[in-house]
Amino acid sequence: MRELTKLFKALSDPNRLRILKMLEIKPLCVCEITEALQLATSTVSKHLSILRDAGFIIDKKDGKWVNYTLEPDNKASILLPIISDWLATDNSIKSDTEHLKTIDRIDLCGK
Amino acid sequence: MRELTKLFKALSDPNRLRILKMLEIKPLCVCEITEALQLATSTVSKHLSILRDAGFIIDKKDGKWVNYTLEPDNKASILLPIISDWLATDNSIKSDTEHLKTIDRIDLCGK
DNA sequence: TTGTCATTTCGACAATTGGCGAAATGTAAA
DNA sequence: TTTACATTTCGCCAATTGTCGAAATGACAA
Repeated sequence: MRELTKLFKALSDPNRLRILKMLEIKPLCVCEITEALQLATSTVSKHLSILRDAGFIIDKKDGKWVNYTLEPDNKASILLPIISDWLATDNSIKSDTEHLKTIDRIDLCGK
Repeated sequence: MRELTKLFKALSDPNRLRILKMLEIKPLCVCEITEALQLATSTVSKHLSILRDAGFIIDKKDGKWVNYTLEPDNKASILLPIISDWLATDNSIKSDTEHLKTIDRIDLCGK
């Protein structure tokens, strides 16, 4: 029960849904997500840890960076296609998708 | 987006999940749910209004009573079978199911 | 080793949430 | 109408949440 409510709590914040939708496009590091959402880095980091604890995403260190990707094998992930459909027409999601195209990781995080 | 987060917020409380699972068995009035959950009536009423606003349940007046039932036609209701499966083995849900059998509406709410 | 930079953790704060009891509302019976 | 009872709304409180900036951590580069 606790596990299940944790899962839904993770999905009940708009910024976390935005993160999941962006990760559907491609893996992202924290600084890319921070730029896209226009929030403090620490806030984004916390959102990511909530999504990770709920089993939606996994992190993988790559030198200085931490890349986040969708976790395909988690039980919770059954919900993602449904959510994805529901959000497909959402304006802030569309805007994020466009914004992501203009974010250059090398530009943003240095090299 | 707001709509979707409201939906997940509604699902992110254990007592509200318990209510949904009980309504899967049969329609219930507020006093039956109150007895099953052992919460204040006002608290139960609030939970019910959250579930109603999110589109999971509908209320129908019947004299002094208000019966709540699952809303079968709502978009959100796609999630219910999935949640139902996940909770099938949960102990507090099993206990609610047993408890419900012993709750006599006439006894409880008068006639 | 020392410095730099991405990320996480910590501490604080305002806003939201789940809980209660009391008061208000609505309906049926007396 | 008056009374009784199921339910909702209101006001309050403690706990949780989303946010930030500052400090701590970890890893590469010089």
